Amino acid sequence: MTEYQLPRGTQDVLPASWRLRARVLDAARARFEAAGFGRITTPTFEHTELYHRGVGEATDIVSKETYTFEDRGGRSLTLRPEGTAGVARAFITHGMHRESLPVKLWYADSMFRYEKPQAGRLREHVQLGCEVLGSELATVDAEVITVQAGIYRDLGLPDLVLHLNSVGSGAARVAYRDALVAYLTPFAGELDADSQARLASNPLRILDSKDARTREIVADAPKLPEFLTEDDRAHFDELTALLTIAGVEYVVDPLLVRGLDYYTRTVWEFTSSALGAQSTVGAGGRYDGLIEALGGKPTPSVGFGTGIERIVLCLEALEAGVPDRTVEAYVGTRPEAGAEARATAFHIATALRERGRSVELDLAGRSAKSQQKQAAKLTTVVRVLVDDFGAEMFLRSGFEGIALPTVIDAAIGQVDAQLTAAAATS
RNA sequence: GUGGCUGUAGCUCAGCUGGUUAGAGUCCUCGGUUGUGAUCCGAGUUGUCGUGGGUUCGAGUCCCAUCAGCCACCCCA
Repeated sequence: MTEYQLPRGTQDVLPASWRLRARVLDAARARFEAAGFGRITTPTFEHTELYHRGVGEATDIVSKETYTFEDRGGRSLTLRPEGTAGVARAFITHGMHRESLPVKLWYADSMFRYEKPQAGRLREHVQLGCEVLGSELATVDAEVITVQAGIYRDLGLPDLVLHLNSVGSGAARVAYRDALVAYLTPFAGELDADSQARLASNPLRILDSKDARTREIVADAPKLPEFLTEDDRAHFDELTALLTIAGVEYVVDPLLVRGLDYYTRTVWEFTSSALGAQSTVGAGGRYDGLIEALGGKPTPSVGFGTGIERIVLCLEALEAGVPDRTVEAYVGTRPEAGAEARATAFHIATALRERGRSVELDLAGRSAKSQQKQAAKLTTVVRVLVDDFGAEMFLRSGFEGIALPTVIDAAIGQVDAQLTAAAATS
């Protein structure tokens, strides 16, 4: 019967799943607002060139995972594969370098990558993240990481580990890259196939290869930290000291390199053991050269992105069997009762909602017993049952129905008062 | 992109070596028991066995293709 399947790697987000998503978005918004970030939305697609220049031709994301198409006007456009390039472009487009720097922006939008799907890896996924543009202070790195850690902490994500490293600024990276290539070239034949290819295109990525022999070789390779300049090192040391002040635990991982070309100095990654191979929950880094590379003024910046679906996966692992939705009151009608009783029930339900109560009204014409079951499932505080002779209110703990006043406003008031009393004791 | 596993009612799954009208639990609906609900008992609805070909007298069960999901790699959020 499935005439139409979902396109590969896409999903419908149903109400049960939205409960957790909404919680993630709320936590993020609260943390970003507390830190003075403003929200930004950039287009879902940009000129293809932006991503080639911004993210990097050699990266997998751009070279083999983009959704690129030509529109009816012959322009080459690409669905957003990551968040930073678009925000950087907007920064330039709107001349934000004239504002008081740094500019602090956050977003929550769909990203599109043509990948082979797996749990926690979709072709369209929603990423929330932020960018701070226009300051090279380590304080900014620390603030951004602390906000990210705070979101996870508020959500109660278990067993997250923050991996932290510095890949150095431009000159240091070039020097290290040359040293690494010089060291690895004699071993070229022993490296795994992917790493051999990267020797020319992106040698730093060889550092985090999972191939056993490659790892052995890498173990004796020149170490990136030894190539950092004094300034790089001081920047990193300041960052780690600030994280300690904020109470954010981290692990320095000298082999951590990120897949996007634009990173300089600080790079990091939060991983969770609840996620299998797609263990990265969120990651970020500093990109001091990006804005300039895109034609703006030199603007040192930092940001991170984190996948909502992966966070939700972690949360689901945490809480199974929690009810989909709950409501304070359930208002039903005895099925044999007439239209007048239904009108009374409707009146009570809508009036309670006006008072800010969450109320479910029987819309299915169920039996009285079934309505009680429904009410129990929704974990209501009170259940109201209306028939032609009046309305009764049932408390969760009591056996006996409490007759409500026949004057409807009084009945509503009594239910409302009961809900207030219940809220006070819980 | 590479390698592997899987695809049967809304959900979780059983269907042995191919053989008459395709099953269980759960969920949902109705009824009974119980001074609400839960529990317990009874009844009922839902499936073109992912899709398309092929082999066969006959296929959910074998073969091929295809689509989708999952696992590892790759990559990444």
